Amino acid sequence: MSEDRRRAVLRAIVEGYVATSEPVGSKALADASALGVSSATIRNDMAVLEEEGLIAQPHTSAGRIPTDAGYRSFVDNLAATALQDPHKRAITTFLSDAVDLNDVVERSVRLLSQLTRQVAVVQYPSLRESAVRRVELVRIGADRALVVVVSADARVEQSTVALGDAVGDEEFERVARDLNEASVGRTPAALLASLSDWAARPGQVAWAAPVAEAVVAAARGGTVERVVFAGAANLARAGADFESDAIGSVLDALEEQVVLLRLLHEMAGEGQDVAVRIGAETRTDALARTSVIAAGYGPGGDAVSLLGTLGPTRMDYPGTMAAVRAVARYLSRVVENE
Amino acid sequence: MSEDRRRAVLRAIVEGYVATSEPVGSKALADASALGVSSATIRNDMAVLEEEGLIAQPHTSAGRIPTDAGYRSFVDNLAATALQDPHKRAITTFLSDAVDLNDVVERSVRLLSQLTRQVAVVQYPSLRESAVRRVELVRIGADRALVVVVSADARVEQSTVALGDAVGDEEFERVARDLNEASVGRTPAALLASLSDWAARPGQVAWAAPVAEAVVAAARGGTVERVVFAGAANLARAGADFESDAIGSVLDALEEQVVLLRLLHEMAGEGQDVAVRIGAETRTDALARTSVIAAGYGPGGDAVSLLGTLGPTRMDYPGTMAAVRAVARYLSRVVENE
DNA sequence: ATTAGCACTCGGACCCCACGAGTGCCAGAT
DNA sequence: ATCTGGCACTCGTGGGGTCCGAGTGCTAAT
Repeated sequence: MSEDRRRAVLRAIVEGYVATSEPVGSKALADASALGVSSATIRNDMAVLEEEGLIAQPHTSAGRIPTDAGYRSFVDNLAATALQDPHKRAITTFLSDAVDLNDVVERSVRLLSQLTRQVAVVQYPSLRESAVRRVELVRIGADRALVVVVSADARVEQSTVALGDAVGDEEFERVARDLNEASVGRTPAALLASLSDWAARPGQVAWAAPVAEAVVAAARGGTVERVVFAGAANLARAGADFESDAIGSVLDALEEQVVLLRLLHEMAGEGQDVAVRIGAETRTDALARTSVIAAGYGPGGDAVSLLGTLGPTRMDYPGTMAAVRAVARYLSRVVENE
Repeated sequence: MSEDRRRAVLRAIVEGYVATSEPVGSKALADASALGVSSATIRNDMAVLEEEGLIAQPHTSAGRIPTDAGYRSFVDNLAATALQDPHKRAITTFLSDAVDLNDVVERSVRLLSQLTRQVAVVQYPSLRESAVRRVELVRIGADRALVVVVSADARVEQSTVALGDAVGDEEFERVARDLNEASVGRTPAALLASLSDWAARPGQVAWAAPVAEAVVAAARGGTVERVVFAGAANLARAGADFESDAIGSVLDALEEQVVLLRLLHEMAGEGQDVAVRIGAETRTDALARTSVIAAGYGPGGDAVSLLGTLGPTRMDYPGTMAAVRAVARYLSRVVENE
């Protein structure tokens, strides 16, 4: 069946191009790979693949390179690759002596960028599903207070809130104790109900409402969904895959965060274990020449938070996917135990 | 006095090169600038400047470009430039509606990178000088606790600590209350003394010592001195000033943080209002082609924390210095009022 | 269905040369 | 003592032309 061989040719082209970053020609393929057919046959297959839009030639007298669709097909027909052993060991040794959640995230993102030699992104584990362990109200001025929410998974979220008017010390202390009682042990969803009740109690102080709001917001995961990066330098090293102002656009998009977060969320909704967006599939101009590989992680395997990598479309998909998958699994375990 | 004119020539060379990124020749200088002398005279001056090591030619038949020493001389002979008016307004409007310290820092770093079109760095205001407002001890497991320190300037620092052994609930609560009392209102310096006393009290629980340590560390500014970046893309856009793997090294150095922090601290010690390190003066290989401009900021003008920018040596020094100075002043004011 | 052979294409490397910006220096002017 | 005009020289850049070879598509033979 020649269909099979054509897939094999595509695979060989992708692998060759990824390895050398040069277009691969029919002769080179016939010599190097174990396809066992002549270059002429490969040329015919290539013609078909080009017809199907999976490969293209940069110019008439050059070899072929995969198109976005070609990478897509390659990725879809991929048997899950196991992570290399040394990498496996790296994950455990590197992450096992992390001391707190910050540290875990920090180490993870660095590790992931080193394993994949690409830009790595890790979103902080979301509080969404974890109960509130404690709420602290600390005054930082006559009419302002700091709300600190500590969650069961040892995260701390803070925000400041205006009380609207000067508030006496005893009153402040009393309400703070009260608030804590009304909040502890509840998930964000339950909080919403219980705190709006609390703020509406007869005799409740006027500034209870904004405070309650701030607590709920903080419990939901803070005002911002934080993400952390590492390995931006790998972009610059990607060499000929970008001209330098394209690197600039990508770095801008990374700093934006919001674009990337939206993308990651979309990808998480797709339900696979590891999601891949290739080139234009990112639906983002600045990322048109990059691919994003993402996976969710969270306690019990619920994909409540996200991590992933970003790099030029010409990347080692199997290896990167394996690394992302492995780090996501490991992080899930860690978050569970914390 | 020809010495004066020579300075003017150097200044014109620096300004011309910064503006065009091309070596400037004697004829262009004679035509464009208001020096009022012929190109031959300028050539003579150039010869002297080259002798002094302030300028160089990339190749025999090209104009001159400033050396690191040339930039240094230029900067040292600089009258302080006022910030452009639109920029001034940008600072106030952009920063005035920040809601909390995080937000202030976040906005500042972005603003600074936009004003200067370079990479901006802002170190989080250090707790060093501000008293502790509250210490919370929250258990997050049978034998682990989370230490949260809230400072008078509304910062929250956290770290986890191992208790060494399972601890009963009442005991835990009692010690937590105790700890809070022993800490509140003290500066980190005073804390060190008072908490080691506290931990050494007769009858004190065994796990008091590690907890006390964690509190002191957190009060000192957390386990890490955090810095935050913006504008990495500006590096990539700097065009011909870097080849792309040099960008990579710089990005690496930025992620390292520790290198940059050391450098900033050194610079802060120099006592000027705005400190400048040019090229090799950074004493850091990765930054050999970049300059760093830094200023301290803090309540009451005490330079307890740092901010600055980093960019190619070929940069607009007066403008960048003005922007750094202005943002540092503004931040000082904000921190003071918080 | 595969292969060998062949004519054809075309980008990249190489060479060569002319151009011109820029220099250093010297002799004369101020 | 300082500046200027002039001049010969350097050398990097850019344009134009040529050649080479990798790679292709097609066709005829297996």
